[in-house]
Amino acid sequence: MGTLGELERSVMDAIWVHDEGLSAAELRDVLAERDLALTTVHTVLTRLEKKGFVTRDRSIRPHRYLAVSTREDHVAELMSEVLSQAPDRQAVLARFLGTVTEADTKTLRNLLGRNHSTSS
Amino acid sequence: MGTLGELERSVMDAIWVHDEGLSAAELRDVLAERDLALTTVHTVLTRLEKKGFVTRDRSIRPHRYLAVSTREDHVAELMSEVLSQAPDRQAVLARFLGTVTEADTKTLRNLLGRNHSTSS
DNA sequence: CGTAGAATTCTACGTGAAGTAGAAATTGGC
DNA sequence: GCCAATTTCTACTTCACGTAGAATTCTACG
Repeated sequence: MGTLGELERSVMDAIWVHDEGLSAAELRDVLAERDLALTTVHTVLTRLEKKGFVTRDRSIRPHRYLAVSTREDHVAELMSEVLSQAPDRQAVLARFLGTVTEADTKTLRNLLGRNHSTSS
Repeated sequence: MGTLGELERSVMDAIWVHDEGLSAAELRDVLAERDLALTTVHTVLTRLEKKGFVTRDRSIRPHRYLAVSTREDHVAELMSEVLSQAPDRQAVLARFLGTVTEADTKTLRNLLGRNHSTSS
């Protein structure tokens, strides 16, 4: 479903670091290296909106574009999706821990240590 | 880099459950629902080989195609790749644990509990 | 109000990946 | 050497995405 192209990802990255949201023109400036036409930015934003990655505030004139979810939530969701691609989740998780850094396992240990209850 | 299309994924799934490897013709039979031409299967296999997902044994006549890595390794690697897409890994891992099942967290706790040492 | 300039939407083209497969070439056993 | 099986080459189609011009819609200002 929600797969991002190269430019789309760049745009999302820019939006993700600007919690207040930005206009298409501001986006174009942030992505100045690409030297994009403003309409190009608009097209990409429209597609990202359709894909559910951004919303726009249409009440103000230069529409402001905002991320629907944080990058962290997005990436975490992607990880879950990927995990579900294999039937043997345990095996995948074992391999996953093997590919990850020490810092990551430490983080996980901390997070897992601190809550044994069923959330939500 | 290594992205798979719908048919490509189906082929990989078939190959992954047949550790001994299979021939193009066998693949076509396994994917009978799709009613593919044999050449189509060949094309896909060639592309998967180029992408590094399968190897073929060219020493025997109907070449046999084998997965380069297990599905679990593949998926685990994908998860790591995805995780790296966000700068704040800790935040992602926290969210990730939130989206995952109880069984998964239990699995992780087990895996993490049993080895605190730095593995190669 | 009418209108110019800004902003948004519409339409479209180029490219590359992936699904699909026929035609051509190769190969191995008889 | 020849034929049938197998593999490789080539190609068409579709679709997503990058890209952007043209057309339309706003809105502030005179």
